[in-house]
Order: sequence, then C-alpha cells, then structure tokens
Amino acid sequence: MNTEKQNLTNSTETHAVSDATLRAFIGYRMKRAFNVVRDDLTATLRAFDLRMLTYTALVLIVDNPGLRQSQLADAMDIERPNLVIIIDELERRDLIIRDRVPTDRRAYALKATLAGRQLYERAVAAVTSHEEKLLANLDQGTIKIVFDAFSVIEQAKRRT
Amino acid sequence: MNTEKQNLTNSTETHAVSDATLRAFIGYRMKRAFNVVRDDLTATLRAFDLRMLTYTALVLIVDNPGLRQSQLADAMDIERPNLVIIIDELERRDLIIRDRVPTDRRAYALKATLAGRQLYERAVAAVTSHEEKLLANLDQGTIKIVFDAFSVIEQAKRRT
DNA sequence: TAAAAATAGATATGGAACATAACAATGACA
DNA sequence: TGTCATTGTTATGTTCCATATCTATTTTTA
Repeated sequence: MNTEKQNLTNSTETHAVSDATLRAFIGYRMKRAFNVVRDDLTATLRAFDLRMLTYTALVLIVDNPGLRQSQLADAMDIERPNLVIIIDELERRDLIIRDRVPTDRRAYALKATLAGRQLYERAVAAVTSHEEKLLANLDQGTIKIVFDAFSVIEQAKRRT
Repeated sequence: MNTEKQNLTNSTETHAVSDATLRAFIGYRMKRAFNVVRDDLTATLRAFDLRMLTYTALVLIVDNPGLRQSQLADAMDIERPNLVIIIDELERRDLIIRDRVPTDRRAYALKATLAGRQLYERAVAAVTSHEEKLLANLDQGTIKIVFDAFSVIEQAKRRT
C-alpha cells in the first residue's frame, strides 16, 4: 500500500545516509572538523592531565604574567564564574599562583610557577606536533586563507 | 627587588593580553570561530524550540526517511546512547515517529511527520539566512577553500 | 565627603553536549 | 544450537557552557 515509503526505507538501507542539506552550512562542516580537532587535542593533553580549558588558561598565564582573572576570562571568551574552578585546579597543581595586587585588593595577578612553565613547554610542543600531523595534507596557502576566514567570522560576532 | 616581575604586571595592565601562542594553532582559531557560529545557531534555533543536536537530527530524518538510530548516530558523529533523549524529544513533540522495521524487530525506522517537515523548512530557512549574514564578508572562493580544508581535517581522523 | 555605581572574584545552580559501562532482545553466523 | 554481533536503552559521569546572586573593594558622582 505505501510502496513509495517502503521504497524510501529500502533506499536508506542500501544507500548512504545523505547529509547534503547540512553540508551546505559552514557551521555544520566546522562542527564536524572541530570534533576531530577537539578529540585529537583531548587525547594529546590527557598525558599532561590537562583539558582544553586548563591548557588554554595555562598558556595565557605563562605568556602574560600578572594577568587578572577578568582579563583571562575575556581572553578565553568564557564567563568569569566558570574560570574559578579552572584557576583553582591549576593552583592546586602548583602550576600557577594567585598573587595579590597591592593596588587593588579585589584582584589577583596570576603567575605561572616554574612547574607551570615547564608543563607549558611540553604541552605546547605536543599540541604543535599533533596539529602538524592533522594538517599534513593542507598547504600553507590554504591554512592562511582558513585563518583569515576564521578572523572574519570572529569579527562578525562583534558586529551583531 | 622583583622589579622585572612588577614591570610585567604593569605591562599586562596597560597592554592587551597576548594570545599569540594559541593563535598559531588552527584548533584554537577554529574553536573561537565555532563559538560565534554556535552562539548564532543557538539564538536562531531558540525560536523553534530546537537545539543544535535536535535540529541536526530533524534535518537528517526528514532527508532520509526510514533511517535507523544507529545510522543517525553515525551520521551525526555521536554515541548511540546520547541519541535516545534527542529522538525522545522529537517524538514527544510529534515531529518524528519511530516506526518498527518488519524485518528487524530490534530496529526503528525514523520518519518525519508533516509537522516535522514543516518545522524543518522554517528552521533551515532561518539558519540559511543567519549563516549568510555571518559570512557576508567572505567571498565564495574563500568559502570553497575553507570547505575543502574542513574535509581534509575530517578525513585526517579516519587515517589515525 | 558620603552615597551610588561599577568591578573582581566567588558560590550556586542548571543546561547542553560529550563519554563509557552494562544490559536485554534480536539477528547473523558457524 | 551455541556464539557473536547488533540495536536500542538505562545509568552515570565529564566537560564546557549559561545565569543569578553575593561580598568586598574601588571608582564615580552629586
């Protein structure tokens, strides 16, 4: 009776699933590519007992000694309350310290310890190596264009 | 005494935070661009009471009537247990149905309802419009190169 | 100079997307 | 006929995200 529907059902059984509608969107393709990058980053950082956000925070603190928590949250594009537990963990592991700011008793100046700087060196080297493998089949010209496109998209947010 | 450190602290106060180390990574730039795309998608879908995953599932089901849950999970690159609550919600809203498969009593054939197909049309149109705005400052050639780069990255996963 | 407003960091709580382990029912295969 | 694989599910936990609200402190305003 409903032979067209049955044909469609059989079609799905014997043919690949079509995601053509979604593939028209850059957002969907970016999500799928980011899944790969995120999984690779997660696997890479596991050896250092780091996650995406604790790694990012550590790198920004090493590169910007004296950074305030509010500055770090801005730089990472995350909400300030969500930063507290990240800083707590890095501090508990003695990778960073929360120094007081003499001129502003509300604020902390975040600084990396020697252990933090050493972990930074190893983690950044590992992430660099892994990302090189992921991008082995992309030439530098393409990567440059992709970087520029990401900047344009990031700035689209600031205009809306 | 520790005047160099104090100078660095003052430096952070008066200069922008540097994220140059992270900006060297495509993964970091992709994450930041994806934050923008995801926020825009979330805002766009809110009007239809959809989220990123329920929207994606609906689109794939409308385009592939008779799809199995395991096929859908593969197509969406998510774990099968995480699909259950997504399908539950779409079914509860009468956007899809779980049809039984006569030849395999374990499986369901997922099909969209009329309401589901109508919501698909409206949601896809809205997402199309919003993404066009996000990409207004990117030319088609650049978008094509970015799409191709994403494919290369997605395929890098299959090779590791 | 005191009050109001803003800022910095924190606690609490919840949502969404992600993961794994284990299970029952069913189908495929040797 | 027994073993292995598949399908969907329940249970549970992790990570990244959001908002509301609070206290202490600093800055601004009248």
